[in-house]
Amino acid sequence: MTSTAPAPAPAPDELPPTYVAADIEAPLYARWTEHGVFTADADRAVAREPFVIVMPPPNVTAVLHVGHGLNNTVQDVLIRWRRMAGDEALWLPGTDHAGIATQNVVEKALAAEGKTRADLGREAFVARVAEFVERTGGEILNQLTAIGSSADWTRTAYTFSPELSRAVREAFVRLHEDGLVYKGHRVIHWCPRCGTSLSDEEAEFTETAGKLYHIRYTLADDPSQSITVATTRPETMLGDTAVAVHPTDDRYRALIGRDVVLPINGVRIPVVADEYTDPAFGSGAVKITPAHDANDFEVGKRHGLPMPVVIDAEGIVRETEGAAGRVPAELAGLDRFDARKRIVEMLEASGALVRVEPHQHSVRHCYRCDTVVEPRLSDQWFVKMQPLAAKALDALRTGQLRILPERWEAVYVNWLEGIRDWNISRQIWWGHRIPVWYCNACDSAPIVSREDITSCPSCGGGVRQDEDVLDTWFSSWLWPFSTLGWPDKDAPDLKAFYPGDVLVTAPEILFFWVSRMVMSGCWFLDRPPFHTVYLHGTVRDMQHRKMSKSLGNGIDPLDVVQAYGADALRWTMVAGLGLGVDVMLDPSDLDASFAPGRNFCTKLWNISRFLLTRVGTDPVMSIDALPASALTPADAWILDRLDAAIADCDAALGPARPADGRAWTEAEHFRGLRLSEYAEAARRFVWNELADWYLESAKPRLAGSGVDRETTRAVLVHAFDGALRLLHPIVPFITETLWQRLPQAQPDTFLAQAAWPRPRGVRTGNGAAFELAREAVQGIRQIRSEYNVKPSAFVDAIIVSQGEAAAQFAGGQETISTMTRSRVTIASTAPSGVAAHVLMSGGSELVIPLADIVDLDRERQRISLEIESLEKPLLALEGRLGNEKFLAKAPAELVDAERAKAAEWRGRLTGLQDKLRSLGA
RNA sequence: GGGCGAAUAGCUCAGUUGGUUAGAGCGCCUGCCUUACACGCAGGAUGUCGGGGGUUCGAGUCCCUCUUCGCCCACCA
Repeated sequence: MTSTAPAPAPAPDELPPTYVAADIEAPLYARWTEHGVFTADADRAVAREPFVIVMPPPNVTAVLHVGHGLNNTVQDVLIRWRRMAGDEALWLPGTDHAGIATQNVVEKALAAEGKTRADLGREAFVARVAEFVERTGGEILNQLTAIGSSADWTRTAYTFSPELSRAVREAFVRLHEDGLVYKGHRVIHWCPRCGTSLSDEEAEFTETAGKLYHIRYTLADDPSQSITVATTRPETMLGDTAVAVHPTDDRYRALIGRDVVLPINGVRIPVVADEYTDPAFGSGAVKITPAHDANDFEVGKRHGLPMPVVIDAEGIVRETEGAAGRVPAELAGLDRFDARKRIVEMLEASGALVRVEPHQHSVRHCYRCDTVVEPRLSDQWFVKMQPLAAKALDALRTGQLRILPERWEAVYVNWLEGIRDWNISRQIWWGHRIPVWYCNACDSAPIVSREDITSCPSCGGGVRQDEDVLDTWFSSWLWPFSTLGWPDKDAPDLKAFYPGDVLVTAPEILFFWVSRMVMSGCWFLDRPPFHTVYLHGTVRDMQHRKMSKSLGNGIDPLDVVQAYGADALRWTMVAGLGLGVDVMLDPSDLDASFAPGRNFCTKLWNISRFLLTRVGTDPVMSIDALPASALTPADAWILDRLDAAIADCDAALGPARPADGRAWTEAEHFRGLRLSEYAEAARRFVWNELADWYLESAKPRLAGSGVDRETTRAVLVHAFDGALRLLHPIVPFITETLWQRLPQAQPDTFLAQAAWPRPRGVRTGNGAAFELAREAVQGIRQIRSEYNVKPSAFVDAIIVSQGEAAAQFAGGQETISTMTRSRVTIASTAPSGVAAHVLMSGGSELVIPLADIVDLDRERQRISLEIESLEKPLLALEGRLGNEKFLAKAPAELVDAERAKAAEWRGRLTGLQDKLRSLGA
């Protein structure tokens, strides 16, 4: 199409030439929140499907790091996607009071003032922590807004708020009523630095190069005989109350029942037979310290052994409970590791130390302060987990719950099947006080109560509350419903938004938190709190090390936001995010990691600038109102591509929930949440299809006038609008900004609330014809480039084609010309003379006479190379087609397709060979 | 000790149930400041899909085995 009409005056360019993220992001976020764009409505969730994500609550003491960035970007992508898709989307944010972690932070601050928590006393200390949290606790949530997190801040929750504390107490009391909470006397993990017991999960293994000490214990009644035990912790020998050997071990059978004397403290202890002993390990005899080793405790119980405690709560060796006469004066008061050294010296001096060998083993450390955990006998409250775990396992088995990536399901099952009771007592001050009271006057059982009590219900005497607080995770595991108003069954949020949909987190807290939330949800509300657990990877540096403060290899997301924009940060997170795959970032080269995202945003910005100048802001026709006859192949093509992009994005992201609303089917189970595929599909559409091809081909049409110009405007705006919608969940700031500049934009109408695009599903016009034009363009460009034709020079290009294809090329003639700076003609036979040749699909040929430029040798070489690269696969293909077994066994459609392909290739090869001969090879 | 995962272009990774001449981004090479964009455009090079064996008409994809790396679990005295 040509036009002699003057180009309309371009609309004023309203966008600055350069995209500066910092200029638009913060003000835009403020507008979103002012208009309540992120606020969910329980009433609306009746007519619309609710879609709920609860944010893994960061510790109140945390500052935003790149791991939070990843975690929250993923959640935000999903929640924005569903919000646009028409769901009543609730992303519920909040923080965790983080008992031990927060107490540690405040204790450190106190230490700087030369004080301890004991100096303040319990009440003042708790007040001090509360004040600290009040002052700094919201910081991380504020930081989340900088990366665009569209959480519902009107519902921000806190695990230690009065509301959530009520839920905690209800859960404790109810589990007690159900017989699942009990007080146990046993060896637990103890952190001497934090001064509290820990759960199994909180005592993390660290591989350690230790030593195995072999120590000789002589028989009490015959000093010439002895038995050698092996231990990695010689200091615990002060608390030994037996030596155990295997009942079938002939070496020691005669010693069973006799006494040996402990070196150093001279205490007599028996040799007992117990199957716990592994005859193959060490000497086959094991010292038994029931108060300082969980296994020894079991042995001690079986044999009715005393259980003296020789290491106190601070990790100091001392005669504690039942240990009179066991700790010599010169050892008393020593730190456990100093005591170890000293004891080894003493053993060596007395000749009791047989030998020391290096020993690789795992030692448990406190997950909060990394201190070596001391097993210690004490009274603690426990939750009996097996009945809870059974329900959680059931949720997975019935498909009410799925975990992505799939492999974690096995880990989840394995952990739940071997679950052990959960120690929920913590001997710290910052946390939910255990709702148990003891009577000072009578012997009544501990009183477990929803309400605080001041007197004993049985005798009216005074009461005292249990000193301990609950494990932080005992409040976190209620998060998916305590935040919605539970235990009030009629709370509107609980009714509207439970159960939720997706939980997004890192695998590290699968046991700490995720499994326990499933258990609590199943137990208290009979439904798992979400149907999908999405476990994303870890952010690492280029050496694949976790980013951490101590390694100094971290990246501050706020630095990235400032330098590249929140959208760039998000783009990098999402585009690089294969399912469950770690994200590698280079802290020493932020550009390498984040420039691609910024560049992508700039690309969108510039497309928009093009639109503003060439399309303007005048209203465009609805895409459905355009007469089919007005659509050119390019229009049809880009509309088809948009449909395909939408379908690709949907397929990568969804399904959002099980089709039947309750349980995943086999076919659905591991589908969806492929964020990187979604990002790539959307990127490819807007950049490689819309900008590179449609927009370029549209330039001459936009310079024209009339129906064709209007059609082009409508299609271009529609396609870009679709692209912005598809991209919004990933790069919300730039897309929202640009979307509001599109023709027909309404004030205070937000892309964040606009509809997710749907495929039109109809094919109008001949998109395939544009594919032919693209092929011709690529062919001409290739020749131009290979022959170093000056960009400014025009070339002639003859498309040799017949029939239908010739007509299609004719339709694209002008497009091909303008996109390649060439004069395109269509001919039915190839012209003679020196020329470069490109064979196109369907037997058409591109001939570019370049009398002055074409170098015959070079052209021969080019064609030879192409022949070469075609011959091998063609031979393989024809071999396959000549194989009877292939023909017999392969699906018929495949065989047909392969035949057609072989014919096409063979034709092309023949053509190339002819061409080569005609060039005199 | 048990279990799981990964190994594909120089780097980071895609590659769905086995079936296009194995792809993307970054990087690299060549040519371009073509009035939306040099944070860009056009063209180009690059792979024994970790080694070996097997199943199959057909294997990057399934099975076995070896090597290297990573993760999880465990009552490693």
